[in-house]
Amino acid sequence: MDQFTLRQLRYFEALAQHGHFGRAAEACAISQPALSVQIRELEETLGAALFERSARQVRLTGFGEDVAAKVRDILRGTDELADFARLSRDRLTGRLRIGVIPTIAPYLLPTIIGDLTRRYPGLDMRLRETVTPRLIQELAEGRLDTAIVALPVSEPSFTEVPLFSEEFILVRPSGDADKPVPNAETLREMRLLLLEEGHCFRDQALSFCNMNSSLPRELLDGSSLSTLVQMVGAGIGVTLIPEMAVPVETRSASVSLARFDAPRPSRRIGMIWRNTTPLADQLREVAEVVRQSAETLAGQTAGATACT
Amino acid sequence: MDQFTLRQLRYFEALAQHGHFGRAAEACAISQPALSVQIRELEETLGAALFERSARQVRLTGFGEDVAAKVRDILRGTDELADFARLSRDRLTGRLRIGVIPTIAPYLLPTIIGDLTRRYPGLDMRLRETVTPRLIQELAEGRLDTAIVALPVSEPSFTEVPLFSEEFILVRPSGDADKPVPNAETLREMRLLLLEEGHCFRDQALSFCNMNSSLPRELLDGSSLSTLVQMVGAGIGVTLIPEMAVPVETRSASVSLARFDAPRPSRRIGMIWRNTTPLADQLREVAEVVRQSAETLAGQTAGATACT
DNA sequence: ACTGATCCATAATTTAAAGTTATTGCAACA
DNA sequence: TGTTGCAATAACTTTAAATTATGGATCAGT
Repeated sequence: MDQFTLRQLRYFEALAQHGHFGRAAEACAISQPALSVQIRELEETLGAALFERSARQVRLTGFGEDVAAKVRDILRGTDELADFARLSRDRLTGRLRIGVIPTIAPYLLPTIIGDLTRRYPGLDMRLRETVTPRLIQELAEGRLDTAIVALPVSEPSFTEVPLFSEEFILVRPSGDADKPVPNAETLREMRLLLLEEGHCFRDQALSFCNMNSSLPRELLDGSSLSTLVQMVGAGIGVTLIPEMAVPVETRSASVSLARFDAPRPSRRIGMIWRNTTPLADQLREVAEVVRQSAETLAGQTAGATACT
Repeated sequence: MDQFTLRQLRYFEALAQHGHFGRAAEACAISQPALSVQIRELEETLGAALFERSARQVRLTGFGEDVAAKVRDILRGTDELADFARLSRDRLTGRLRIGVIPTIAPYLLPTIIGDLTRRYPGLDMRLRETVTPRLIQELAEGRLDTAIVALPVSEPSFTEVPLFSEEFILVRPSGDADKPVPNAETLREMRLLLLEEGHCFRDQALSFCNMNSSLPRELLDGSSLSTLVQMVGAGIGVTLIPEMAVPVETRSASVSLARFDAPRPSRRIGMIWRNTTPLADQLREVAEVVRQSAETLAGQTAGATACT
C-alpha cells in the first residue's frame, strides 16, 4: 500500500459529502463493502483516521477535513484535465507550427491564415518562413508540425500531399512585350535573374533551362522575387516568377509578363509532415483548406495573369 | 476505460521527462510493456495522442505538452497530500477542540495551554468554556473533541478518564475565621451562596449538604466563583469553592478560608471523549499532560490553601 | 429488556486491472 | 542487407477491486 489512488480519493470525497457509507457507495455506483475497504485502505495509506464512525453518523475527523480540502483540489485538477481532453478531442487545437517556403508565403499566407482561423477557432497558429532544407530539418526535429513546400521532397520519413501546381511566368522589361516568348534553350542565352542559392525556386527555374545550379554562371542573385522584378523593370535582365506571385509582385513594376509555350514550366506545391505525427488526420483537413484557399486565389489571379 | 488513474499520470510524467519508454519504465520500476500499455490507455482515455513515437525518439505532441502541465499540477497536489499525511502521522495535529467547565477553566487553562502548546507545536487548540450539559451535547454532536468536566458523566457513549480530585474549600467572611468549621448539617443552616443552575459545582455543593438542587431555597445565585467570593467578602453569606480556585479568587478579597473536617467534600475531575473518536490514543496523552499540569498547579497552590 | 432495523466491518469469492516474460515488427544505420 | 535499438503485441501471472453473504454493534419502539 504505497500510494493512494484517484479512485480512493473520489470515494473519500463521496463519503465526506454523504456522511453515510451506503449512500456514498450508491453515489459511486459500487457496493458498500467496496467503499468501506477503499476508505480503510486510504486511511492506512495516510496513516490516520479520516472519519469517525459512530452508530448513527459518519463524520470527518479534523485530519479528514484537512485532507478533504487537498483532495478537492486534486479532483478538480483531474476534472479540468478530463474536460480539456474532451474539448480537444477530434478537433485541431492548441499549437500548430507551419513552415512555408519564401516563394509561397507572401502570396498564400494572407489567405490561408484567415481561412484556417475561421475553420479552427482558438488554434494557436505559428508560421515560419524559410527555405526548404531548413524546413525539412526543423520538421524532422519536431520543431514544426507541417510545411508547405515544392514537391517532391523525397524524404522517406515524410508524407507528402499535393496541394496545387503553378506555372512559371516570364517577366521581361516592358519593352520586350512584343518579342517572341523564349523557350528553354533561348532562355538560357538571356540574362536570367534568380534567387540566391538555397531557394528551391532557383533550382526549378534552372532545371527548366537544363542548367546546373552549381555551375558558375554570370547571373545576379536576388534575395526576393520582389527584388528580381524590380531589377527586370530596371532593364537588367529577365526572370521567372511563380504564377501566384504575379498579382503582388507586378502591381507597381513596369514589366511585361508572358506564359511560356508548352512544355510550360511549373512546379507542384504540397504539404509535408512526419509519417509519425499523430496530427496526420487533422493535417489532411488543413491541406484541404489550404488547397481550396489556393484555388480561390488562383481564380482571382487568372485575370491579372492574362499576359501572353 | 472511464477515467485515467494516478498511476497513468505518473508514468506519463516519467515518459515525458525521459523521452524513452525503456528508461522511463526503469525509472518507474516496471517493465517497458507495462509502461507502453498504460500510456496507450491514457491516450485512449483522453482521446488523443500524447506522444509522437518516431524511430529514434519519443516526444510530446502539442496536446501532450498541455496535458503535461496539468498533470504536473495534479501530481504536485498528491505529493503535498502525502507529505501532509506523513507529517501528521503519529502526532496530534491540526485542530483540537477542548471543552472545559467554568469552575475549572480559569484556573487550569493558563497552565495547560502552555504545556500542550509546548508538547504539540503547531496544534490548533480551540477552547470552549461552558456548563457540563452543553459540553456533553457538543461532544456528542462532534463539535468538540474532548471535555474536562467533573466525573462521573455516565454517558455510555463516552469514555471517561480521571485527572485529579480537588476538595471544596469553605469561604467565610474574614470575621468568621475563628469560628468552628461547619459540617454538612450546620452548613445547611447557613446562608450558602452558590452558582446559578446548570453549573455542576452547584449540585456538588448542595449534594454535600444533602440538599436537593431543585428545591426552592433562599439562596443567592452568582454567575461566577469570583462573584461569590466578593459577596462573601461583603458579608452576605458563605460559599464553597474548589481548591484550585483558591489562589486566584481569594487573592484580593478579605475572606477566611477553611478546609472541612472529614468527610471532606471533593469532586473528581476528568476528561471525556466519544468512544468512537479516532483521537483516543492522542487524547490519553493529552490527559496525561493535563494531569501533570494540574499536579504541578496543586503543588504551587498548597501553601496558599493552608487555611484551616 | 427484548426485538427489529440500521449500518458498517469482515470474509469468501469472482472479476477486472496491471504486471511479467517472450516475441514480433519497424526504422535507422553501418 | 543484415544488424541493432526500441516500442508494440501476445500469452500468461499476479495483484487489486469488485461482488454477495454474513456478523456485530447501536439505537428505537414495543
